[in-house]
Amino acid sequence: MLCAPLAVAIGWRYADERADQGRWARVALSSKKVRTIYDLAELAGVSAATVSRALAGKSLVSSATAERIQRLAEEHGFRPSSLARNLRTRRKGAIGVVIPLGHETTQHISDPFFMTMIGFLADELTERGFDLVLSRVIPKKDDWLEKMISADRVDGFIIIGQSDQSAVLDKMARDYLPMVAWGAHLRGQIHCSVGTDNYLGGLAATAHLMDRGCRRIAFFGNPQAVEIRQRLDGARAAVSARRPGAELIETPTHLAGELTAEDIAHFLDHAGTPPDGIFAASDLIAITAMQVLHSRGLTVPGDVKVVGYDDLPFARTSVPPLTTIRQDIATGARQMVELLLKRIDGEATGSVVLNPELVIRSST
Amino acid sequence: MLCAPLAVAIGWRYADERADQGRWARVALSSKKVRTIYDLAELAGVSAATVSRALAGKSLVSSATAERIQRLAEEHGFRPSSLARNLRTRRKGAIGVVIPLGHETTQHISDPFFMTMIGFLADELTERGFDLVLSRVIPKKDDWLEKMISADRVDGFIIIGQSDQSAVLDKMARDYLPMVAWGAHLRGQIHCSVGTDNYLGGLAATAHLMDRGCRRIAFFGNPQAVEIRQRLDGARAAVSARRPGAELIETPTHLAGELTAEDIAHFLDHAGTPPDGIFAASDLIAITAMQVLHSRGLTVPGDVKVVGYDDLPFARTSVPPLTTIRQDIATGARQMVELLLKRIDGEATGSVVLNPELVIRSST
DNA sequence: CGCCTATTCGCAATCGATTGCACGAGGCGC
DNA sequence: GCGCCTCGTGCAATCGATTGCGAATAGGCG
Repeated sequence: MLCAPLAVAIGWRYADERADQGRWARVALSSKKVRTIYDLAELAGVSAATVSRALAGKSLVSSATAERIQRLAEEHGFRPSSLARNLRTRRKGAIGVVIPLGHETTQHISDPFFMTMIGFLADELTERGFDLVLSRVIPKKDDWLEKMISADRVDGFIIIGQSDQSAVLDKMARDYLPMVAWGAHLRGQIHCSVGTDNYLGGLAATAHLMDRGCRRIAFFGNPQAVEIRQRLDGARAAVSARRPGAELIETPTHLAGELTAEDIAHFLDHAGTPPDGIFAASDLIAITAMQVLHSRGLTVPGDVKVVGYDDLPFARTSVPPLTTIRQDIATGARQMVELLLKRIDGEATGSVVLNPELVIRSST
Repeated sequence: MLCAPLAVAIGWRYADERADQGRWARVALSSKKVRTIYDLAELAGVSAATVSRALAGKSLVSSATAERIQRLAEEHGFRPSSLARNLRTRRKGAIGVVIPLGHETTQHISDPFFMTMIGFLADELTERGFDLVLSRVIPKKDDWLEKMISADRVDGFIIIGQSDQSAVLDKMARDYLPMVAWGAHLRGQIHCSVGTDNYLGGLAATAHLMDRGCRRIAFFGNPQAVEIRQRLDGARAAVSARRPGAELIETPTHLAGELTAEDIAHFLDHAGTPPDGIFAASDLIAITAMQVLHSRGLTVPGDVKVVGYDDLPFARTSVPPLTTIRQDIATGARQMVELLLKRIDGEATGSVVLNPELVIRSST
């Protein structure tokens, strides 16, 4: 009973269950673990409010005490609890990154594109003090986004790969601002997107093949995804506009799904005259196609020229090195983060369309 | 002035800034947005404490009121703030997943293994109510783990790929329990790891090549990483024990780094008699090797037989389909999460070593 | 030397949920 | 019919940081 008021004199935080530690706390104060701004305030001989302001770099505290407090915090390895801060400020300090992360069932699993993108996003977000909370989604029902938003655990969302979910995004974007998606830009879309111009990319790839003398050009990719569709459109435009004599062979849609080696082999074996040029909608498909061509005794670029899409790291090291359309993923990631932060602050931003770039290597 | 006491009678939460809304609050109560358990408590005519208990499924509330409250919460789409809960319970509700996520500079970028693993981890963690907070790390200095731990933003860590950081892990594991790493198990290690038996895997792969008649077996991989080293040890054991006549050709270490197509080509061109069997330390290396072999006019499995490691999805669809050592990533992910949860609860667990499995396809 | 205006700092409320403790109301036996 | 024991609820403190507002101290000026 004697301890309590004594403890209170030292600091009210010892008034309850720690009352019996009051004396000890006083003696061994400097060696006690600094867990809260109150502990640090006691050490510095100021109030918790001052510590909070000093650590937040507010101008209301004199620079002298601010520095002293910051040095103390540094010494004791103290970092204010982000939980408490977030509770008070009503922010989460985290961004949700949503990816159609499948396993066996989908193609994406083996697509290194996502990994690359995530790497850059992690950098950008960490640098700005946000955590990257990753979610995988199998968009079976249309309410996945709604649920994630209402869970309210992050300050905003970055969606990688809209594929066929553009409508869902649009619906939510109507009254949920902090959301940016990677991928195609569609006329009239409401949500904010960042991506390269797939039409231009398709155009450039196909035009390049024709410049190399190709006349029968096959397109490998599943145009059900918007991005791929736009690349196909670009390819069509290139063929019909630039070289009236050339021809574009599109994959039968029933084969356009996963596009495994077997699919490609089947397509080649039943396509009649083989194509002399292949425009693959991704580097992965291009590599697979080259393997199949090899196994059919066709040489690249001798018999068939191949162009990929994405310019992932392994495109440079394949045999032969792959000509491809480069998407600047680093820039894309930075753009997305910047736009998202603006939107978190309530600013309604437009979308960004980046220019793709043709990278010529030995496969064409 | 008249409103205030009235509001208080309705609920103390209107006593301050919302005092002027008191009357409205009373009338339009049911249409007001339910943001907190206090709001819901008001609706249900009980106290916030009861709401909290009901939503947490505690047995202290009668099942009747519990049900009623849960139904109300459902109707209004109310979910208690995880921030406030975590602050109070001193938990974070999130697990940090750490990956050596490089971009251009490292090989890992293009390794789909990580993506697969993350997919499964995301599932397991989400199912158990944890967020997956992803961090990439370039282990230049040895304090990366220490910093992440002291940041104290997650309940525990899953480290994917110890590579050469085993010592760092061990150091921290001494007084930080909630941490599980994927990868090799070393004798005497302190930290908890989950992984397949790389020695057995190397043994099986090499034995299989010898069963297929190979005599000159090349090992492709960088043994500086512990896992790879163990696979190499297994390969050595297989060669010396089973077929005294066989021979193991190890890559010169100066070539063992990135192992790009060029490296492999250079190796093959300067190795004198070419090998008749290749054991690649990853599927990615195996695929690259097969491409190089093709370009050298060597057939698989005719001239050279190739075994990979991991059994990633694309191993099945390569040309030819790749014989490989399967690591059950799904099981590994589940094991890691389960062990981690135990460790979060303070239980010191042992490590887990899973058995690899030889998957025979057409490349051998 | 006294008064006035800036600065600096502390008090206390607040964010939203959890939980030990105490209180009140039925159910039971005797 | 009375006392005791459960069971169900409510009160209020608490997690740790932020911030409006008021107090105190400092310095500037006449």
